[in-house]
Amino acid sequence: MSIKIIIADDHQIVRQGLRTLLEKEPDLEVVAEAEDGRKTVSLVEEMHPQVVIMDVNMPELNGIEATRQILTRHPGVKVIALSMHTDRRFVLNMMRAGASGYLLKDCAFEELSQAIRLVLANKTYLSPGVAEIIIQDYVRGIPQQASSAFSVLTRREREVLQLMAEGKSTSQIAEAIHVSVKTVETHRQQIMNKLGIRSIAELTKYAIREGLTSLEI
Amino acid sequence: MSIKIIIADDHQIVRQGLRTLLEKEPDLEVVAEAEDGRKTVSLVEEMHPQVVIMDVNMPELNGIEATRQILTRHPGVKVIALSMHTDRRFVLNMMRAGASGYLLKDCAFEELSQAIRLVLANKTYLSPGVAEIIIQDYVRGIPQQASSAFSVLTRREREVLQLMAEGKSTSQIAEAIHVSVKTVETHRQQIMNKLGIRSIAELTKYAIREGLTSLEI
DNA sequence: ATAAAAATCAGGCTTCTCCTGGTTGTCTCC
DNA sequence: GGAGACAACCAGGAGAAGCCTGATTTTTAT
Repeated sequence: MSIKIIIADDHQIVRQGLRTLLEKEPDLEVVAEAEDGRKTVSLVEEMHPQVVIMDVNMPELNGIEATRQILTRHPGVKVIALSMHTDRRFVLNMMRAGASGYLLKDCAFEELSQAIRLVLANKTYLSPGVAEIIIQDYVRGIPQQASSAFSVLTRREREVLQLMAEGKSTSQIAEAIHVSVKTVETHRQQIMNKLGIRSIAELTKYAIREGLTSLEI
Repeated sequence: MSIKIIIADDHQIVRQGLRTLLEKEPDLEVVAEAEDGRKTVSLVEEMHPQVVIMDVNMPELNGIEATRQILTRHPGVKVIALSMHTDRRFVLNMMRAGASGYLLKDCAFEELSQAIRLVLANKTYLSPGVAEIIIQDYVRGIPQQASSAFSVLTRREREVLQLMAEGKSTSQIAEAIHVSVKTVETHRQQIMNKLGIRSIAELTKYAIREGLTSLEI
């Protein structure tokens, strides 16, 4: 039986390219594609893949949060992060979220293929550049508790923060996560209280620094 | 004879994916790949392709500058921009540099394939989202010159934008620059209209990119 | 089992936003 | 030197969004 894979990336042409590459390997099967984190989570529920290739930066729900949610419910699924950045924050948070591998988009396809085999054998695969970062941090004795959004804010709060930082209005957020406007308002207040921030502009900057959103509009 | 294509993108796996997709079409041939703008320019000299698929954001020499250089020497080459962003500045500058098409990475491969045929017939292809932007700017009468904050916005507007991006409320801004709240509101609307932006979060990101504010809170 | 934390929502008041409109001063261009 | 364009300023008013308080249910942790 072939290995079932879901591809999550916000760019369709990248997904198509990856799919074509993956399907050249006879034992790999791409069973679904997702363009954002939320979609990825629900597709995992539905399709039960063994592996998820996950872009780190996605709209709606980022790859880190999506990974966390997927692994809470399906601890057996192997998530391989595929990212443009070697930003230590992304790497750290992604691995904390339970990813089995972290590859840079600037890698050869052969590396991805190899990574899939490795994670299925319960090993961890890191791109060379990424491994370096982790080792550097380790030898430098950098305190491994980035006391950030990921420790202060709850899951839901991070979700709401991301959507806010993407420019969504309260009602749009309410619609996106299927709760009432009032709930979103409460979350926002809670976030602002916890962070001691009082404006959307500063929240946005915070979210950018924490990697919850990017500078792109 | 097949159509000779060069792929320029700084991520190897994206290049490989594109190549695989393109080579499924019997009349297309990828003769080279480049990981930055400088390499792309020299590869065009060497390989004489008909088409260059060009990522906009690349290290060393960005896609815009590379396009300009290629077309100065080889006006017949068709450059198709492939970008993650719908940022109007990129679109505008890329088209000014002489690109024959502008596609979003979030497009289907079929779109790229179609775009290649079109540009070879001396037509221009724009992704729907991109075309919208240009039309929006046009109907709004936005001055069609490199729309950076320093040419589009007035001095007062930049001032207000900066204060907004620093987290100030409308009334705080009014107080700071000694005008009425109503005036600040008008400025804000004017800014949003000019930039085609509809939320404080996105305004903040814009201001950061333009250097009007920093990421620090 | 029990307490704490997270997630959900509502009422009612305040504030902000959005749209349309207007005035004044300055500049350029012919 | 007058017309037109633009910048900077301001207002009214409807509707949307925000803020504060308080409350219930679900989940998690001990």
